[in-house]
Amino acid sequence: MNPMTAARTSTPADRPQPGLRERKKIKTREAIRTATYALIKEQGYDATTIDQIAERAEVSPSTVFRYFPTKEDIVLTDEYDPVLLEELRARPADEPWAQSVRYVMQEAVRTGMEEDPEVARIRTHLLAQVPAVRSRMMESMSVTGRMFATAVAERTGLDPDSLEVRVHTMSLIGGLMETSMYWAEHGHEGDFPALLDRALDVLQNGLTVENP
Amino acid sequence: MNPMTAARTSTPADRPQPGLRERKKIKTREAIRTATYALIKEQGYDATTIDQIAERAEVSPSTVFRYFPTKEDIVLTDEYDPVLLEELRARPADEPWAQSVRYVMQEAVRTGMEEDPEVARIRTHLLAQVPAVRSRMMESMSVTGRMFATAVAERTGLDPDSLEVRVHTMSLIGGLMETSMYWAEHGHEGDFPALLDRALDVLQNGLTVENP
DNA sequence: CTAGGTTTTGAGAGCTACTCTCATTTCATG
DNA sequence: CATGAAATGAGAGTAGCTCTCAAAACCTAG
Repeated sequence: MNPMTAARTSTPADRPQPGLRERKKIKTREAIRTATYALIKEQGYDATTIDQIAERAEVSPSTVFRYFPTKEDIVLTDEYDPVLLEELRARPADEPWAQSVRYVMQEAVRTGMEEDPEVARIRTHLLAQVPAVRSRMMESMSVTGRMFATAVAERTGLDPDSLEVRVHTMSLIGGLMETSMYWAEHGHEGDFPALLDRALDVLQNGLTVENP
Repeated sequence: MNPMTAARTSTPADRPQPGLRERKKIKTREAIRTATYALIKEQGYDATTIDQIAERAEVSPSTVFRYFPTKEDIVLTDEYDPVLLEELRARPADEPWAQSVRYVMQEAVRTGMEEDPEVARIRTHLLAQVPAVRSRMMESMSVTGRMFATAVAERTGLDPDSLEVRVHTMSLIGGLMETSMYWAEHGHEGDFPALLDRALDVLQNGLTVENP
């Protein structure tokens, strides 16, 4: 998935080294990302230009665009979706769907934050502050959404392209985004996983009007 | 709101004429929009530049940006939110929230399509095809979402800024967007209001796995 | 109906994200 | 080490968008 907190700096699980060329590419990729995060921390997102990023990462501006299609992508790129999907599939088939989602999301968010809490914070912060980043995230999340749709379909036998499944997954995504923004807007106080739990409750049961 | 089908070409209900100056501004605004729709129809969205729009609308490029902050906004600008909010508030206080939403959305979509089905189609088409437009729409929809949050809060006594309310409204928005895209992707076949109904069912009751 | 102040407009310079092309460098392989 | 393939850099070009400033269009008194 793309849970906004999940850090994607390290490569999940790579075979040894497939040659100098490949290793260099990975290094460059990371150099660009690192440079970007540093500059953003110093000057903010908008004030940071591609040229600056290129300079600090010691590559040419062209190269930056060769590695990332847009500036926003440098901050949000995602190599985790397949992992998530696998985990979703690995859940027991008789577990209620909602619970599987809850488990997997929690897991993703948690490991993401453990790996690099700093990045998780910068990222959610950008999500809340920079519209362009938010938009891009939304796009990438909807790709994730389609993936969820596949999983939901497998489990329930519904058509992944049906309106129902699509609306369901998309509303899930929307709720997730909002949860991240909420967290960021409140200065990253409190436990993100706990917020996620509350959000998933709302998504499952609707707003509880009649309360305590 | 911003229901993607709602046409916003005509002014909802304007007091007479407040002077030549104001009337000209309205004309210019419409000229720009008309020019834009025409050009998009001829050449597609990306191929249409601001300069072309300016030329056809017989204004300078600067003026185009004075009227619309971004190119996407020319296609999606929205003057309906306040109306929607009013209608929401006008619903009987004892009507279940979900039903109020359903009614108001249906109404908005329906009148939008009656006013100008052509624009409704172009708009949903762009929504499905052009990422930038989709993003911008999402942004504007989340403003609408906040408005919904206010209404929900008034009705239920919940805090409009609470995570719960925010997640609820945002998931609604997400579902709506997906419905519009679905409609567009399927060549605008079928009744949009009917799709909306199905979507709202999912949002209220979740996915119905155990079926007929 | 004209003078003076306010808005709106146009012209144009400038910035930046992003694309494309082509020559050069860097790695891989036999 | 030679040959081919891939990655890089340099640079030109496009388009969206911002800003500034002077000219034009409108409004309002007198």
